[in-house]
Amino acid sequence: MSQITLTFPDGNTREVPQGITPAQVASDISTSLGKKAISATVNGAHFDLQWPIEKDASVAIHTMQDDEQALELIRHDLAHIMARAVQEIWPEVKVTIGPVRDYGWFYDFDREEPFTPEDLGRIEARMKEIINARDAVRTEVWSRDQAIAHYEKTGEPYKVELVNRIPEGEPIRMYWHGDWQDLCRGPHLQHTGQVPADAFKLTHIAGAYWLGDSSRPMLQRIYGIAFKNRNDLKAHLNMLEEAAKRDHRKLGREMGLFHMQEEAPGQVFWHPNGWTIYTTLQDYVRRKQRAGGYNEINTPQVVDRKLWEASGHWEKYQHHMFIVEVDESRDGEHDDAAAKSREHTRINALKPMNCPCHVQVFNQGLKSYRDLPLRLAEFGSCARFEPSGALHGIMRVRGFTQDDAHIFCTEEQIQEECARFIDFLADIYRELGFPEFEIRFATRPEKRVGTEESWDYVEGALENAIKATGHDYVLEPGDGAFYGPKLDFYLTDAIGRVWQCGTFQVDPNLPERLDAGYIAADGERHRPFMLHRAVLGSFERFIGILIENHAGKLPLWLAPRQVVVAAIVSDADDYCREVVAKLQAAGIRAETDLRNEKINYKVREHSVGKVPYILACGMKEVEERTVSVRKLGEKQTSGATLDEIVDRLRTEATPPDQR
RNA sequence: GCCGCAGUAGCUCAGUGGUAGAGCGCACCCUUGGUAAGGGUGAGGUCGGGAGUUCAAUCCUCCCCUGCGGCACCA
Repeated sequence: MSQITLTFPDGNTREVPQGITPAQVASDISTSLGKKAISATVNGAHFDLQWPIEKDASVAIHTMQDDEQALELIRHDLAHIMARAVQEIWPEVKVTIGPVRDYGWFYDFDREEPFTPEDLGRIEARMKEIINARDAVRTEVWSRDQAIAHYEKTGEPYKVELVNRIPEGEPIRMYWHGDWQDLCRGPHLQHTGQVPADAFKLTHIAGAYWLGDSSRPMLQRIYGIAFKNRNDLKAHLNMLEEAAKRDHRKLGREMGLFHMQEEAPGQVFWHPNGWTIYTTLQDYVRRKQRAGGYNEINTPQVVDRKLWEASGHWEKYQHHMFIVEVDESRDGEHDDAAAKSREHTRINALKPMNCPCHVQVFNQGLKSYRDLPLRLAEFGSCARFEPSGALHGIMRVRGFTQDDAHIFCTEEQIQEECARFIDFLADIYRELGFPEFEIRFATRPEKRVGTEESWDYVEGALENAIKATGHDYVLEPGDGAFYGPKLDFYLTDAIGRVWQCGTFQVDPNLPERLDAGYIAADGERHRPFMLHRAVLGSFERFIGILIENHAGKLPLWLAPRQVVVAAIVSDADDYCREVVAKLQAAGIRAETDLRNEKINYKVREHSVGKVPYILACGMKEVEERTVSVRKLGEKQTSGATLDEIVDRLRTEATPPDQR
């Protein structure tokens, strides 16, 4: 047998027989490492201790101290242990796939009966038994025929399909946990007892399509989370609780921001407090857009299908549109439905996007190259018939308003406009409290229109623009629209979640379809490019993100109720009114709380309601003409004179662009 | 849209084959209290909608609507 050379992280090398396993390597280094080893990294790949090493390689042995590998193995082993537990309890269940994901794993099963939450406890208990049995994990590489024959015999049709899908040349690995067997690419731990028995939890059950394909059967997916020890699990469960407290649906109710009801699914009824946030944010964006060279417009919401046919939406997007039929023969009268005649019925659609309407504005009057770039912005109210299962609070809705704009420009202007936009967006994200964002650059897809030269040019322009602004980007090859490449902007919130908000898309297609043109310097009519772009995306969704990002404690300038002036004794009522009048005169959203309640009660209620400042006034304040200031989230109060507090709040309540 | 779960007072939830309860909130009264819930009294519900089974349905069955968790979707 020939020798191979292994190189270790410290630079040492070792000559070993070809086909040696990482387990043997670890034991050769030291008995203790042999015992502690859980897996290895061999030439960059995560390796099972049982797999043979066939050629010269760099090798690092992992122990439970290596979080990344340890967690992957623990979670992956638990996926299999769970599948085994399920099949031991319900032998008729068919197994499919069970990958590691997020903070745990999931495994998809095919079973007639639905799993119930009570079943989860039963499965967990069986899993603990399997862990305590410390069953050895064993692996073999099988031939495709052997594997298929095996799974046909054991009645596992999904596994047969999986085996068939493994590319030629890749090993087909079989794993055993005790007597239970599964197809798996590995790696795994060496026995089930290496998995901590008290640091995992099955969290929920949900439906999931086989292979993610909505035309394939719906399977039952069981999710679990797992960590290295009980404390990490507890910490994660606490974090989930914290995240639940930030839920914008809950805070929206508690803060009196908005409600939704079943007569208008996916649409928001904004209450005074919520609408204050909305308009404050909109005013801010409007100022930014004006400063950024945009012209604000407004276009119709109910538009004849002819325009949607011309734009291509009727063909490609109709299922997502609200269609409105109007019998024009009615002429305002109450007519019998039977009187409706087809020739008098006009079919309209609520606009799902603003772009076709913006082209109509562009098309009015003859445009010169001197007019370009022309930046048309609209707070465009759109309606999309989103699938019922997609709706989620105010984050995913059927009626929403975009901070939309379309830039009409020449091909040569794309790069400059793109760079301008990235700076524009970065500025707004920073001012709104999201300094970190990521750019994803989606390039030409397989199915596309336009010449290769044109794609080359436009993609180059976007790439140069990103570089000019000094940002990094992630390339997403093939993810662009059929008509052009795009940039998507993902911001990171306070608890590390990422949200796609901004977008920038190059579109030569719609101007073509809707026959937009301008007269160039050569006196000829040319086609402009159209750049679709948004910063916030939709106000509804962005406000949802803001609420969750701040856990409801919005910065003062966005807070709907900025100050409550609370009387401690009713003899201070008049003074409280005077304080509120002064604050309001300074442009601050202030109100009194003169109710017959103790100050404790008022402080609690307004704290729960996320009011940024409570100014308490008793007879001491009346006599000294001061206020007692309590800032949200702080136990400590401080005194201030009337002038001081007005000044301080006015400064803090100034929107970031006006400071 | 698909799978599963849920819908009872404004909110959070308990409950029963014989038309319903709690806490908070709300109204009124007492209380004027110094920084996260003072006390009392009271009002408030066709138990999501429709059909069926039954002497009788909020409860059982079916259909629908909406919500929640995922999946799919997000030209």
